[in-house]
Amino acid sequence: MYHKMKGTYDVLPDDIGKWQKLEKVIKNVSRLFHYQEIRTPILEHSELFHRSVGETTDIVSKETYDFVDRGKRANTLRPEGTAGVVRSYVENKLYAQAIGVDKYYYMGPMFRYERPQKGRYRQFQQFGAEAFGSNSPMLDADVIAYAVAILRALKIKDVTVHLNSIGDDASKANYRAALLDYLKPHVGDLCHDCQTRYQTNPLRILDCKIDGGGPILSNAPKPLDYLSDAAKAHFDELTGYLDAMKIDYEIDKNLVRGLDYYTDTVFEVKAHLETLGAQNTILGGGRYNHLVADLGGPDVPGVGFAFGLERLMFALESINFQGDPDYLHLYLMILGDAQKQDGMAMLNRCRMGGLLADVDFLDKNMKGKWKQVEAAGARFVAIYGANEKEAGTVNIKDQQSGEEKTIPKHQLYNHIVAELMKPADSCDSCGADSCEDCEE
RNA sequence: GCGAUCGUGGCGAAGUGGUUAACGCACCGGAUUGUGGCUCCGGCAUUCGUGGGUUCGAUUCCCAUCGGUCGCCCCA
Repeated sequence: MYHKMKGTYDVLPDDIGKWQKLEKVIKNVSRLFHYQEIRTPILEHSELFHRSVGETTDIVSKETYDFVDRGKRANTLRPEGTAGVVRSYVENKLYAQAIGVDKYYYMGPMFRYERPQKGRYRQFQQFGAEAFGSNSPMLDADVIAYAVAILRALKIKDVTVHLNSIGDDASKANYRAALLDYLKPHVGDLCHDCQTRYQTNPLRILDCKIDGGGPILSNAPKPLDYLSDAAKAHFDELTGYLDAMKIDYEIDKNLVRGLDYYTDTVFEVKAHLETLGAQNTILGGGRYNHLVADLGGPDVPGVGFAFGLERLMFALESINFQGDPDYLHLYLMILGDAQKQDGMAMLNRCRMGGLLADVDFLDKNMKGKWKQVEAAGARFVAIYGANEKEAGTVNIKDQQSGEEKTIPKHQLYNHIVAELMKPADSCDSCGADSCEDCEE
């Protein structure tokens, strides 16, 4: 027996409806915000992630799926989406035809070699958006509003936007110097990881879970206090837009992000839901004004965010998110071998006309056949046996009303379409006469 | 990379160092061979993740291994 690889999972038919619905909602909101889908390869040269995400980040230093191919090239299964999108943007010179801002979204599998736990897998689905071509805080606000709109469309209500700015180049340099200066006498008191971070990535010491609440960090200088005039103006303008759009946010002076490419705005959205457990950050993002240039493109600024769909799905579970139900318009019950050819012909005609239809393939007894009908969840059952063939008719049973009638065989399709078109006091979503679950 | 915990049929779940491994759901057959959903009867694990050890005897004890789950780190 073969088993799925650690940290991977199968989406089975029982669950696929939820995934399809989730993807549909996300795509619909994306259209509202005028972001267009872009699909880039799952495989990229390893070098791309080292350059963009950062050599010293955990993602690149110990979590990538790397392999050498038959041509001796070093390849990596993408651990995140931004790098590939920026690579594509640069490689295809999309900036050259840009008249306004270019806004893209992507959705697909990402890979990180980690120990799986709640809401975290080795192969996971990520959705993300990237907007290129403007340093205006309006665009930061657009991206944040977009992220929040998706959550709202999914009816996830209890969320908080955490917001911070780590500043532009000048601010970052000033701040880094101030932070190093401040921490210098305290390095020995920091946790093991932070002592390493002091050398490699001092900003990340700010959101250390061990030292985070301690006195050393509470008194440490904060990026927000070292912003240049330009960076400060950028941040203030952004919060002004968020206020105007009535998007709730909280300024979190210790918020920094794990990827190296961010500049200025950084943000995360946290959900307060039991089901998420320790994984309560559902999305994160920020501005990256030098990434395009770093990857060989022109000096074009960008801003974006991403979220993991599995984690989002966990959040949705607690609010009873449902996919569109699976159903059939017609289930054809054929009785007797001699009727099978006619039956297949009828079935095909109904399908070509647009009906969702299926047939009984198993030669079971009547009990077994009706069990299949039940399992298929069809609105109408058409019974076609020797008696019907003789008379040129077919028996139609409406599973909703229990009504059964005999109609000429050739009217099967028209009859069902006519019945389906009849207005009914029923729930659009699930077909029931009255349905509290589906009411908005 | 580290820690905790679990692993019995399609699913849920009891159980014990001793020889038929409860029960529920689902499924299959029959009562009821052209109308199901109820009821009744019957069936459904040569076997307790895998490998090894202790023992007269292991699903039960020990070791290893693989896998699941949750947490740390990090992240989505």
